[in-house]
Amino acid sequence: MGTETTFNIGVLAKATGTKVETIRWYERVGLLSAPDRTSGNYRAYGAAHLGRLSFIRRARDLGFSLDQIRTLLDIAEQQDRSCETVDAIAREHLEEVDRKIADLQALRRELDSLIGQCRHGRIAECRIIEALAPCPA
Amino acid sequence: MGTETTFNIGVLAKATGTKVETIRWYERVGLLSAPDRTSGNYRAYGAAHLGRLSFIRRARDLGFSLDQIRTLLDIAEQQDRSCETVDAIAREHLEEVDRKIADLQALRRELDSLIGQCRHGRIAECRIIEALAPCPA
DNA sequence: TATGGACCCTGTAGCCGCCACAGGGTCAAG
DNA sequence: CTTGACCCTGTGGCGGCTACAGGGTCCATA
Repeated sequence: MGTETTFNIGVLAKATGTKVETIRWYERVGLLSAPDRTSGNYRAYGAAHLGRLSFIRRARDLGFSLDQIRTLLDIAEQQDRSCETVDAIAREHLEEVDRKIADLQALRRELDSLIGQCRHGRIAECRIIEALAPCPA
Repeated sequence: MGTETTFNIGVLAKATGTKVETIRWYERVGLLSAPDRTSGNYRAYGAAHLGRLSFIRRARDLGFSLDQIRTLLDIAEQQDRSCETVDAIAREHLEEVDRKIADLQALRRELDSLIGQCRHGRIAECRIIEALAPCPA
């Protein structure tokens, strides 16, 4: 019963919706531990890797940086530690997302008014170009 | 009267709120034309460069990519061309911004509910970690 | 006139989060 | 035994800069 089912990188890639190169890259930057190799030097992954990579991908989808994910994974392994830090990381990230949304909305308003001014004439009198230009030359 | 006032890269940088390295980089990637040089091989900028760089910076602030800006600048020089393309670029960019906002808002909702579940206990029962993990192991 | 410090030059390498090769090796099916 | 799908390592690229290192230039001051 010491034999666990293992699978190749391609299988892991498909199962998690990750590109093969990305998995190898996660390994290089220390997010995913280096798996055992087969006799032919192929990476042999197990269930633990699948779980970990799924975690990583889900967190990436939620916009966490690889650094944040590294921290989350570290913490996740210390089962009896308080989860304050996890909460803090998530809150910090939420604030960042809120800032980004606000920035984009401000930008959106500016863009919108820019476009609203276009009279579809010639460049010489294009309001968009004018608005971008420094001073009414 | 053939003498125009020129200035060094540092002056241009300050005037436009751009880093010196960034200006040199814009030159390398062909956004800003290479200026004349002084006898000591210093870049000597004029009013035209100032205008162009201001345009670039303003467009960057509005989130246009350097490629888009390149196109806008090209078009801006053809004074008697219709400004449809300009309008199209701006609209396309607006749509992209809208998509980004929507994505971030969806993400924000997910994050928020994640955080709302945290009971500040131990990692072993942390809802955030659980939510990120693939299956309730 | 010498010197110090502020500026400028080129070139290269790094950031993030991958993606896309090139140039090989491995493995299983037919 | 060949074909073709997979795997390996290593390198370079994307956007949009930023940050050096290792020099040159310029101008004011002592």
